[in-house]
Amino acid sequence: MTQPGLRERKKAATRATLSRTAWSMMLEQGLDAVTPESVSAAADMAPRTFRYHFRNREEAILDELAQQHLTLADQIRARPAQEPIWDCLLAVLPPAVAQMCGDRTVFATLMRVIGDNPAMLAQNLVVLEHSRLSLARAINERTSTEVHTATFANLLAGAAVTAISTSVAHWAQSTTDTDLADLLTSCLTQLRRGLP
Amino acid sequence: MTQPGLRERKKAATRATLSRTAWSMMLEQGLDAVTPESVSAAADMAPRTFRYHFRNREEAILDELAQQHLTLADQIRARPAQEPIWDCLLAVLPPAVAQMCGDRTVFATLMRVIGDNPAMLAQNLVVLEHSRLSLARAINERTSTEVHTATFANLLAGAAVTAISTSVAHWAQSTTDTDLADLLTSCLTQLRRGLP
DNA sequence: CGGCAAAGTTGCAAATTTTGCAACCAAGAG
DNA sequence: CTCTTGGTTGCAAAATTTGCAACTTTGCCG
Repeated sequence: MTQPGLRERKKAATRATLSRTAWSMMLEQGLDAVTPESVSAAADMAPRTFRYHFRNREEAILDELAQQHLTLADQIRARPAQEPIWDCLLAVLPPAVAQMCGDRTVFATLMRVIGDNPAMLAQNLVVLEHSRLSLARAINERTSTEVHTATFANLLAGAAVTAISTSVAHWAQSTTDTDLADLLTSCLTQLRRGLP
Repeated sequence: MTQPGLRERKKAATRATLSRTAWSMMLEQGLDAVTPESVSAAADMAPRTFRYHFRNREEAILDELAQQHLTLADQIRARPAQEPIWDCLLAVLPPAVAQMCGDRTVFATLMRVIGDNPAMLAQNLVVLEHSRLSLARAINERTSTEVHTATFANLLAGAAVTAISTSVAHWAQSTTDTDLADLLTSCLTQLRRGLP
C-alpha cells in the first residue's frame, strides 16, 4: 500500500511541486503573479505540463490543501470501530485541521484572496465539497451498511465541514491567537448538542 | 422598494431571459448545446450582452436559481421577531424550497449534469455559498446584535444549507415521489436535535 | 536481459474564449 | 430640453485552451 510504484510517485511529485510553487507564489506575490507560465517556469517545467495536471491556477494553488483534506477520512477510518461517531469526529478533526492549517497569517492571506476572487472561492468550495464526500463515505462505513443511512452520513459530514470552514474563517481573521483546535471543538460540540 | 426604476427592471429582465433560456437549453439539449453564442441567439441578443451579464454558461444557467435562493433570507426576516430560530427555519424552508424546485425530473437531470461537469458543480457550490451567506445575515439579525453570534449564525446557516442540499439530492434521485418538504423537515429536525 | 505496452512530459499550432475599446441608444436627473 | 449615467452591441486584439504527435521513462512479461 505504501508502494504505489515509482511512476505514480513521480507523477505525484511533479503535481506537488507545481502546487507548492503556485501556493508560495500566491502568498508572496499575490494571485495576479500566478499563471501557468510563471508557475511552471519557477518549477522548471513546461507550461504544457502544468495544464496536463491542472485545469487552471486556482486548482493548482489549492491542490495540496485538497490532498490533506482527503486524509481526514483515512484518520476517521483508523479510529476504533465501536467509538461513537461524534467522539470520533471530535478526536480526529480538531488536531488534524489545526496541523493542516499551520500558520494563521498564511490563512488570513488565503481568505483575503478567496474573498477577492470568485474563481478562488469556487475552487475552495470544490475542495470542501470533495472533503465532504470523502468524509461522508468514511462516516457511512462506520455507522452502518444500510443504504438508508447515506442521508444521515451526508448530513453529518456536511455539518462537520461547515464546522471546519466556519472555525478556520473565524480563526484566520481573529486578531487574538485563539487556538484553532479549540475553536473547532467548540463548533462541533455545538452541532452535536443541536444548536440551542 | 418595489420600484427600483425602469432601468434596473429592464436589466433584470434581460438577465432573467438569458438565464431561463440557458436553463431550458440545458434541460432539453444537454450542457454541450449551451454556449454564450447559442443562448444569446435563442434569446435574440448579442453574444457580447451575454458576456456582459455572465462570466460563463454555468453562471447563466444557475442564475435564476441563485436569485430564488436569495429570497429565502427575506422570508426569514418576514417571520415574527420573537419566533425561535429553529421554528422559523422549519416554517420557512421546507415549503419555500419545495416550491422553488418544482418538478422532480427536472432536478434529476440537473443533478446528473452537475455530476458530469466540474464547472457546473463549482457553480452550484457558489450558489449554495451565497445562499448560506445571505441566510447567515438574516439569522444573525434575528438572534442578536452581538458580533460574537456571527459564528453561531454561520454554523446554523451552514447546517440549513447542508440540509437543503442533502434533501434535494436525495429527492432528485429517488424513484418514489416522496415529498421534498417532508424530507427537508426531517433533515432540519435531525440537525436541531443534534444527530444521535 | 530484451522489448513491448502504458503513461508522463513537452513543443507547436489551431481553435476557442476572453477582454478592451468605442459607439450607440435608452433612462434618470435637473 | 439637455446632460449624465449606464445597458447593449460590434469588432479586433489578446489570452487561453486543446489536439496532436514525438520523445522519454516505467511496468511487465517472456
